Amino acid sequence: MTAPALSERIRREIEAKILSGGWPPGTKIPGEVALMAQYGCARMTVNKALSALAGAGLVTRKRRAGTIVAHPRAQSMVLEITDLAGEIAARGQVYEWRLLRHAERRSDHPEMPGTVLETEGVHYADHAPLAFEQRLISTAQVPEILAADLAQTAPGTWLLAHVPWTEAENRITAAAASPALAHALEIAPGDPCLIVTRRTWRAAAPVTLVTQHFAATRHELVARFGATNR
Amino acid sequence: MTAPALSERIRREIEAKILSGGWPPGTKIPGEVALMAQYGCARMTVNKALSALAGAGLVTRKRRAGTIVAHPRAQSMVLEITDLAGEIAARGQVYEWRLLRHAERRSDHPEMPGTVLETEGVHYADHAPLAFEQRLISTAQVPEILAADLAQTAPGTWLLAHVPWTEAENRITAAAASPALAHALEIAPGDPCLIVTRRTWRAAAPVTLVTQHFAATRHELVARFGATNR
DNA sequence: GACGCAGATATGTACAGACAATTAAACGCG
DNA sequence: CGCGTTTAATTGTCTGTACATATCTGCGTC
Repeated sequence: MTAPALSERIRREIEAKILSGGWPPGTKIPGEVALMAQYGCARMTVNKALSALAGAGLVTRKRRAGTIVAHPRAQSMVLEITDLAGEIAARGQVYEWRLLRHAERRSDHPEMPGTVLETEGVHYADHAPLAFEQRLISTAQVPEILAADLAQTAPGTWLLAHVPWTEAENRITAAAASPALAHALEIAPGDPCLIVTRRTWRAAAPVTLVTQHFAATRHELVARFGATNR
Repeated sequence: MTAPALSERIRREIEAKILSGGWPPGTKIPGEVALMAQYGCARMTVNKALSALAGAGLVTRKRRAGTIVAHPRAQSMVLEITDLAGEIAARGQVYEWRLLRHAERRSDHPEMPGTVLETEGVHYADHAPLAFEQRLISTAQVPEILAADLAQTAPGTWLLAHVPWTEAENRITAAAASPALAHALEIAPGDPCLIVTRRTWRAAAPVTLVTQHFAATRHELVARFGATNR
């Protein structure tokens, strides 16, 4: 148990005041010099604490105007979409991936120009089908994917391990299972499915576009948001 | 156009190197003293830039070992769940809220002990039903809610404006519409619905528990993730 | 009263130095 | 060669100081 840094302590104490409602939105909180005197430290130390709070969106800072507690606008929550293989393993279930189809072809999709590798497969948790996945991968951006054994490793897992960093956009919706999808997921046609579509870029160039269909009875997405998200 | 701060410029340049793949995961990036010499500035300035990157999760820093580019593990995306009223208004649609039922009672829900205000209603976008909402609000945490006119203002909107800050957990799943739900949303029974359940706390005390049912054909959730999330 | 300018005030950013904490790597010893 | 110890590299944090920058406040002028 090492003592937490002073700036961290200050940050926490102010955060607690805000979260508990002691300083409601709109409150002007003490200036840096005042806090500096209160804690008996240098201004940089206080500044670090306040900057962190501003970064987390709990306060707004303006020169001369001071630091005021921000009004919450939206519940912005952090949704961690881990790779399915990792997520299932983390829950202590047996993960399997079955590749149904893969082919390199020219893309007709406006969001994924050029040649792409197209894959289709099913993710299994404890031997029960969890998600049916359709994916396009830009071979221009990730030529190495052609050498990967995608029957062994799911393309999402491979990409996570080999493509350095990404930007992504996710769309979540629901639909009734088509006969083909119902067959793949071993559910009845018309059963509700959760559909997650994710487009991923790397430095503004599209890398992959994936649509995952989950049997709603077997899966749900969970996200947690804490104001202390740093 | 004021010149960006030097520490910000350094942060950006390193970030660009990482995002472009120039410094793949696992790369050890130059130490603080080296960067300090390169940019001709103080160590504090470099430290600020690197700390920001560490906070964003792009790099991992360890004493003696140095700063290394992190391996992406999960796609952690920021999902902004704005209040429905705001979201619909932002899309340029007409928003309406119709309160169907509200009653104060003792809660039997294990997650929301004590007396609660229970509300049910429907959110409309351009006069078409968008979401059916069931909600429990702790009257111990938010006694003022009893005086609010919830036929006029949706409870979510009221809470966003009056409760300072929150932690929340969201669950997203899908289900087929029950006859009652189908009637409220003006869809056919059995049609797929997107279900969002959100529990909200304020300083560890539960504030509200809400379940929103969306007609999947009329709504989808969109979330965007940039590696530069600060 | 309306307008504009000057000054006060608060934050933004940076510098230079210092010491602490951690831990990888080199070293020494059996 | 294996293992414990020392060394040194690297980041973590803080202290003061300094100047820049934005903007609120109040005063003076017309």
